Amino acid sequence: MRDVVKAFKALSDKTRLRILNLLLEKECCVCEVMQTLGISQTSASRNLSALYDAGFLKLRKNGLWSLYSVDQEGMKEYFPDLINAVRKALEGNEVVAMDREHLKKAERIGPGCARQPS
Amino acid sequence: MRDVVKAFKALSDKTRLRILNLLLEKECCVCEVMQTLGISQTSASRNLSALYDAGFLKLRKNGLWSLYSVDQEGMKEYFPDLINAVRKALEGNEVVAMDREHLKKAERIGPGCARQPS
DNA sequence: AAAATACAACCGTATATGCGCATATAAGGA
DNA sequence: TCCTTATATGCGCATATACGGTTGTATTTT
Repeated sequence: MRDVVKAFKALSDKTRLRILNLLLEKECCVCEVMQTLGISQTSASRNLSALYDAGFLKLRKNGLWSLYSVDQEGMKEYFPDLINAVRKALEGNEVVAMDREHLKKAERIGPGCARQPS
Repeated sequence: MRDVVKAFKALSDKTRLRILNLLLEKECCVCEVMQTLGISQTSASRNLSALYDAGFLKLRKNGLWSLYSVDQEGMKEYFPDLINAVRKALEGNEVVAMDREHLKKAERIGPGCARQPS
């Protein structure tokens, strides 16, 4: 029951829904998420962790990068319904549509993406 | 987007999941919910309101009673997926199984159910 | 009209959550 | 080893949420 509550809590936040929307497109590192959504590194990391802890994501380390993606295989039985609900719920939403566009443009992101041009 | 977050928030609480579990069985008044779950009237009323505001429930007034039930018709497109997720997630859970039993036994609940035998 | 009843709204308090800042960790390269 | 980079985490603050107790409101009963 605690797990169920945790799963719903993970999805009851605008930022995390936007992150999930990105990860449904493709695997992302933390700096891609932070840049695409225009949020702080702290926020990106923590909200990714929340989704991870709830069981929605899997983590793959590659050198310095932490690559998060939707864990389609390891999910609990009821998770696909939740994911479907999220997909339908976000369908037609302007913000997440923009996010997906930004993610495309930012495809070439690599090291240093967190730096502001000074 | 606010609505979506609100919907998930409504489901990210143990008491509200238990209430939804009851209402998936049958229409209930507030006093049935409070007695079956062993919670205060305040809590029953508030949590029912939360589920109602999120769009999961419909309300029918009958005399003194406020009868809440799952709003199968008026739901948004993604709600059935959420409901399915809740059903699957709660499947086999001991607490909600007990709740359903308590609800059966309490079927004859009528006026005065809120009073403690003094 | 008065009392009882079912429910909702308000209030104060305890806890939970989100965020930024600063710092820690971990991996790679000079 | 020291430095840089990508990510994670501890801390403090502001806000959100849950809860119980009380009060308010509407409806039924007497």
